Parts: sequence; C-alpha cells; structure tokens
Amino acid sequence: MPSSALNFPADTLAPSRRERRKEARPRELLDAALELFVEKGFAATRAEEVAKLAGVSKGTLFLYYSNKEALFKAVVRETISGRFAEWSTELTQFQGSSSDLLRYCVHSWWTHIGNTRAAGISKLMMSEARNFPELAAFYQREVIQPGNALIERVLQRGVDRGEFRPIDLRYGVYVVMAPVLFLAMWKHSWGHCCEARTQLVPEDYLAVQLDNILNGLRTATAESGLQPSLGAAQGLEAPALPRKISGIASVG
Amino acid sequence: MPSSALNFPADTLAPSRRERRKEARPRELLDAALELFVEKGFAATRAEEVAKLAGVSKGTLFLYYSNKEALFKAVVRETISGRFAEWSTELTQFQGSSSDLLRYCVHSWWTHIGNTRAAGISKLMMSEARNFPELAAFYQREVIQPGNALIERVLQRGVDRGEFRPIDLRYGVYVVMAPVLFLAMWKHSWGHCCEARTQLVPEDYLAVQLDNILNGLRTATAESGLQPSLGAAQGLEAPALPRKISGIASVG
DNA sequence: TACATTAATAACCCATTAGTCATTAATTTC
DNA sequence: GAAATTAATGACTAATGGGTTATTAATGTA
Repeated sequence: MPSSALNFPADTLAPSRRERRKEARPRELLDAALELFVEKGFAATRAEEVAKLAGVSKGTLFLYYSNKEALFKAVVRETISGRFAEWSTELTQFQGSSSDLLRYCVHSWWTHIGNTRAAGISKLMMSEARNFPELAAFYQREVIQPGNALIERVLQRGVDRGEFRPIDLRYGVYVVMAPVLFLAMWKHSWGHCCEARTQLVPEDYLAVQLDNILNGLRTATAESGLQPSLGAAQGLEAPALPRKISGIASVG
Repeated sequence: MPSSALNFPADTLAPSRRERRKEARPRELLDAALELFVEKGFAATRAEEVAKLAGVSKGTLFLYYSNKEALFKAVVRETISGRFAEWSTELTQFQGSSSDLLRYCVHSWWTHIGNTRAAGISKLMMSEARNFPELAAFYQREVIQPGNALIERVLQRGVDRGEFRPIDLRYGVYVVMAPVLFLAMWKHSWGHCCEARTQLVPEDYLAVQLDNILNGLRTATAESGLQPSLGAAQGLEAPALPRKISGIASVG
C-alpha cells in the first residue's frame, strides 16, 4: 500500500490517475453531500443526486459509504475540522481588550464558519439532532463543548480583568452563541426566500448584536457611556456599519 | 347547515355523536400532526402514524386534508392562532417601564409559546422553510412580520421614553428574538439528548439573556450601575433565578 | 322496514428510492 | 499480451409510504 502523501519513496511509483481518483473520491462525495444536505436537508436529499454531483454513479457512493446515515456522519465529522486548536492558541496570545477579543472571535466565526458552507452543518444538526441521537451526542462532544469552552475562556478573561461584569459562565456562553448560531440557522432557512425588505444583512446583524452584547457585558467602570461601541468598530466590515447604526431607521 | 356553536336554535337539533366527531376530527388530526411533526420533522413523519395517533385510519386523514403538505400548513395556521391581537392591546395598555414590558413580553412568549408544543413550530419552520418556499412566505407574513412589529413597538417605546439607547429597530428586534428563538430551536434539538450537564434550564437561560439584553439596551442615565437587573427579578420564575445568577459558577 | 346519505375504513396502487450485484473496463503483473 | 485485480457501473430488487377507492356501517328519513 503506497502512501498517499505528496512525496513518494524511490521504490514506490506515483499513484496512477485511477488510484488518485480513488483517494479523491471520499472528499468529492463529502463535498457533494454537504452541499445537498445543507440545501435540502437529510431526508430530502437523494443518494443518486449526491453521486451525480460528485460525478460518479449511485453504486460508487455506496462503495465508499455503507449507507446514507454513514455518509451524513462522515460529512459532519469532516466539516468540523480541527479549527479549535488554532483558535485556542490565538486566544491565549491575544493582547488587546476582552471586548476586542470577543469581537475578533465573532468575526473569525463569521469568516471561517458562518459565511461558508460549514454554517449549514449547524442548521443541519439542529434540524436532525432528534432523529440521530448518537450523532447528536458526537456533535455535542466534538463541537459544542469545545466551542463553548473557548467562549467561556473569553468571558472569564474579561471578568478577571475587570472588563466584564461577573456573569454565570454556563449561560453567558449563550449570550454570545445564541445570536451567532441563530444567524447560521436564519441564513439557511429564511435567507433564501421572501421579500427583500425582510432579509438580514449578516454583517449588520452581527454588528448590532455585538454592540448590544458587549454593552451588556461591560462593567460600568470600563469606558462606559452611551453607545460605547459605535465608533470603535473593530469588527465586521467596519466601514459599512456606522452609517447603518447611527442612522437609527424609523426612530422619529 | 347548523351552526357548530354551543347554543342551538330551537329549529335545529343538537348534532349527533357522529356529527360531533366529524367536527372534532380536524382538531384531533392537527394535534396529532403537530406532535409528530415537532418530534420527527416533516419528512420523517408518516401519514399513517398521524392518523393512528388521532385514532382514525389513514384514509380518514386524507378525507380531511388533501395531502401531507396541506396538513402541515393547517398545523402552522392553527398553532400560531390570533395571539398577536391580544398582545398588541396588552402592549398598548402597559403602564410600567419599557424594561419591565420587554421582560413581560419574553415571559409571555415563554408561557404561551416557548414552553408549549407551539415552540416546535418555530423549529419546524426553520428546518423546512427551504423545502417549502410558499409555506415559508406564509409564515413570514403571518407570524414573523407581526411578531417583529410588536417587538419594534416595545423598543420604540423604550427609546422614546429615554429608557433605551437609540438602536436600529430592524436589527434590534433580533437582539430580543434571536436568543428567544434559539431557545425554541435548542429545546427541540439538543433538549432531549446528551449528558445532563450540557442541558439548559430554560428559565435560567432566559433570565441571563434578558439581563444582558436589557443591560445592553439601557441608557447610561436610566438607573444604571452594576448588574442592575439582579434584584429586580420581575420576570420568569423570579425566586429561582437570583440564586443561580449571583452564584457565578466557576468564576474564581 | 326500506331507502338515502355519508363518515370511515382498509385493501390496493404506484411512484420513489435506498441499497445490491452481476458485469464492464481500466490497470497492473508476469 | 494474457491473466489477475479492482474501480466503477447501472440495471435490478425490495420496501416504503403517499394517496385512492370500492366497500362497510352508522345515522337519518319516511
């Protein structure tokens, strides 16, 4: 069995086109499956469609994944990736204020998850968790708990440094995560339908949420005052926001 | 056609047992359908199961609803009900502070929607909106827009009275609704699985969210200070919260 | 009691689709 | 270049489940 790494020992040949295809197949199939699961949900996605989108026949799909549920699990496992380790070190090394750190976290979530197909996984898991208890437990363990732990660290940091008021960490995590995850859900449900005036602009949505969350978390002593975060737009598409926010639509 | 009201004119007879069954059927079927749709999702719910739960045969189900999608629509229509009118008048007549009003709104949502099977509809719609664009538009029009309008009025009231800082209403609505709807989603996805320590206590969750939201919305002048809402527990299960909140779990 | 009406049934039909397997064709080995 | 190996196929099966309809039985009417 020749290794699939980029460098090949002298005594092994580079894999043939066909062999390389074989190695590429899982990724291609998972990509296609993610695309369709996110778009149509688990039940409504046809195995043959996934195969077609991946450029193979239905039979080939079942050659790689024993059934549809196994495919679903593989998609979830593959998509979460090991971004948590990277974020954890970033968090440790961060120098600025805890508000800025929280802004950075949300911004990072948006660019790496929320604004990519990966966000669809959040929606998919919410939708299907009840039908796949074992997968739900896996996701809880591998994604939700590590994610929550990171946010808890940020909040703890803010409290320790006197920047945030004391708050119950267990629920405080959701002060940040609920608005963020709601956006992921929203994007993949209402985000593609209905009149334009009911649509949300994700960057604006996140900016308003962040402002209010941070305003709510901040201690009275820490550079308080009215709308403290209005000018400091460190996060998300900074130039775009101030206009909207200070515009205060439909306030007489 | 005799009226189905409780009083019958002298010239009409009270409906027979069978006729009364016929009138009761739709409600019974919708109840069963709501139960199962919420539990298993739209696609995974079998028409025959719904019929069985309602105590009739599958054929009878299709006698009342021409197909599964029509049943789904009827469930949504029936469950949202005309609560908005009632809430609207309550809102107009409310005398207290806007913070208390917002607390009251969230509390009311929790008792009438969040803590009932109706909350499952929110999750259901989020999950299925993309597969049923026409139903999604219906829900947007009949539920989301009126609901948002109510919350906008509360925020506007707060701003007008100088209790809340000025905020973009369009997005401000989601400062309130995102945490609330996230809870509905959460209850019907992770709420029934995984270890006990990862579970959320809805009342505690809502109390923490409300505290931070209101803390974030409040103007600096309005009775500010640290954790201003801690003692004022006007909302949700008031006695239960202060313990938890002031406990500040795992904060050194 | 005979007849009409209609709520309800359950056997039936058929389109859909997850999953299989005998076969094909590309590639390697000798 | 013949034999062996294996990636890939697509026609096939089996089962599911949405929706139909001929039939039954309860009720009403005369």
